Amino acid sequence: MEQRRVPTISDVARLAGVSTGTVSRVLNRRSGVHPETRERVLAVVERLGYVPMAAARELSGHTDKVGVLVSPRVWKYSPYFILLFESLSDSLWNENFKLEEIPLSPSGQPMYPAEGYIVLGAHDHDPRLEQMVRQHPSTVLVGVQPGMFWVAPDDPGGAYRATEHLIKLGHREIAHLSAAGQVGRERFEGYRQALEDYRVPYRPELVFDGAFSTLPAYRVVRRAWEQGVRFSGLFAASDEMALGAMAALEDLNLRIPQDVSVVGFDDLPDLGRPLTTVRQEIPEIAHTVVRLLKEAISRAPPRGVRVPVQLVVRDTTARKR
Amino acid sequence: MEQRRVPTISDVARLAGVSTGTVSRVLNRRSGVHPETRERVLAVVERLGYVPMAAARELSGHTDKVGVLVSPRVWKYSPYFILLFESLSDSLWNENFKLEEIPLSPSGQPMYPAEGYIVLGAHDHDPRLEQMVRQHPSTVLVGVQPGMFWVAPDDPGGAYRATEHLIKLGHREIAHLSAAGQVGRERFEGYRQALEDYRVPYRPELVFDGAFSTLPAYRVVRRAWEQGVRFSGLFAASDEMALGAMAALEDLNLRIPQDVSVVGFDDLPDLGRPLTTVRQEIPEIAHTVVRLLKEAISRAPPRGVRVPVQLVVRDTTARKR
DNA sequence: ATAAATTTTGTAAGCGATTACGAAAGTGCT
DNA sequence: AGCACTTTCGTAATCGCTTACAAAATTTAT
Repeated sequence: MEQRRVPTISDVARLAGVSTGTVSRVLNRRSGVHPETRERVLAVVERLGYVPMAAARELSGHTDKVGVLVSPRVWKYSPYFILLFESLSDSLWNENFKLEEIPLSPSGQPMYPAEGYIVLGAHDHDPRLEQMVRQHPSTVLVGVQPGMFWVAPDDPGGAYRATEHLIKLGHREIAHLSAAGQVGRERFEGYRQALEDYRVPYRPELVFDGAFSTLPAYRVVRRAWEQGVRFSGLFAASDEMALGAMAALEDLNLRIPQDVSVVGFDDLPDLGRPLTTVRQEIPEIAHTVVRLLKEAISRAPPRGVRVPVQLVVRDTTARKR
Repeated sequence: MEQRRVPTISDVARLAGVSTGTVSRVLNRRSGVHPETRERVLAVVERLGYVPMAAARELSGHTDKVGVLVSPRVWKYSPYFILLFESLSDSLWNENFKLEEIPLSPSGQPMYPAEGYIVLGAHDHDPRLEQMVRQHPSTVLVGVQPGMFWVAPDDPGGAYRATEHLIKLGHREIAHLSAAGQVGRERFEGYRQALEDYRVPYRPELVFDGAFSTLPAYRVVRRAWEQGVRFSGLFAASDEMALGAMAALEDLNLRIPQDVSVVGFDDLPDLGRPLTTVRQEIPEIAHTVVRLLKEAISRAPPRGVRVPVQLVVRDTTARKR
């Protein structure tokens, strides 16, 4: 079981009839290479399946690494997180970067250095963040954070459109499963705004805390209904909460969407049911993060970007009867 | 904000008045270094806070990397997985290895090379596993897998002791929350065996499928109880299912442990309630994995190790009334 | 056609570690 | 004291890649 030797830059150079310097220049997209030789080199690279060895590049002063810092541990449990992580990994790979999760030292510093950093889950004010960003300017946050590079989905807009969709279907009693934290707040705001714009009275007793997870959502919805709280539409601030709510409604012998229409948020895959929801383009978010990261690395002034979301109507919403 | 220069091996050598070769030998625990100079070198290393640069080591033929391969994605959502991952990371760090998750190519091969591999979540028969292990002999599995290096908690034993505990408290109707898969089966077997040894009749209608997660556990327990199924003790094959079950019992106005005693499995932290459970020593599992990994790297014959677990009695179990 | 300017390419010196090889120093024996 | 070992250590080649610099090839100007 011989480990087939991995091709090196010299192999490419020899095969293409050029020097290693030239190959390197081609690979690093530097100018001053004749287009024709560039083609020739790229052809050989392709044929050999040559991939530059990361360690060697790093040794000569080029880090490939982009570090992900994950703030509250609990975030890691969520499918959304995992999807985003993988999407980031892909996008970075295309830019010749490698993504790696970097643990934080007790002082809140990344344990080892990287070319740039991406911070996930640091919504709301984390005191260590400021310091972090001062010391590592090439940092991009996922979540709104003025004064820094940040990327966030259009949470208020998405929530607005979800609620609007229910209103336009004739619903007036629209419950909302919310949760603590910045994301929860922003989605709540969108819900609230839509009600206001369409002159649907806002009723605080229709807003429940589902803690962004299935079981709490199930319990709070079921208990409310059992206590006589009624609604014909429900907008959950996450697909997982929508799942919990739907299970509760089902156990109460209510049909979806005939008795209650349900809208989620995120559009997670493999939910086991065609849920009307607000779709986050995770790959686009990832792509945007990478774009900003490159800006950050080149020391451009910080800016934030909202990534649009879109309503996907599927089988869990219907006109009110 | 000047990036302070990181000390290199030459710095250490110069300060200690020896050559780089000697420093390297000291660091790699090779023989043939005078104990006195060893001390001197180590002192300088300590003083400078010198850490060998991974890229340079790798370039000269030494990978630091140990790859984690995660089989079914869904595993990643679980707190248990995350705890184990972090624990592995720590243990490896102490042995000068770095842990990295390695994606699998479509053919089931790790995307980049590492010194050794740890496979998580590949219980039951995955056809790609065999090939993987044939090609990469320095692989350790978490989960029982004869013919390879593997490490697994003593699932049957733990389940046995959990059930035994309930029996000794006088319970005779002991429900069990189980789940599909090898781990679920082994824990079920322990439950079954304890019943048999203590001459408690086994009643299939007391065994529920909780899919290793809270909401399904909640629903199945609640529904069973509502349909008249009765039990005074419940052994859940995971803490998360125990949590779901407890929520259900609570919503049914049953008190724990007065009306029903509940035992979990895993002993996850931050459960919000002092649960009687079977404790898995995750750090010990991690440590064992690393030990076997080193054996595997040195081409020792494969073997498997069961890591003992222990029953932790807390507030959710009581003598039957 | 020749010189000058410009574009393209090759050469070789690092980057920070490991390690084979051989030199130096220390030991024990006659 | 001289010789043969053994232990300890320094030297320098090596890993794969980048890049400053110089050399060669090509184009432009005169």
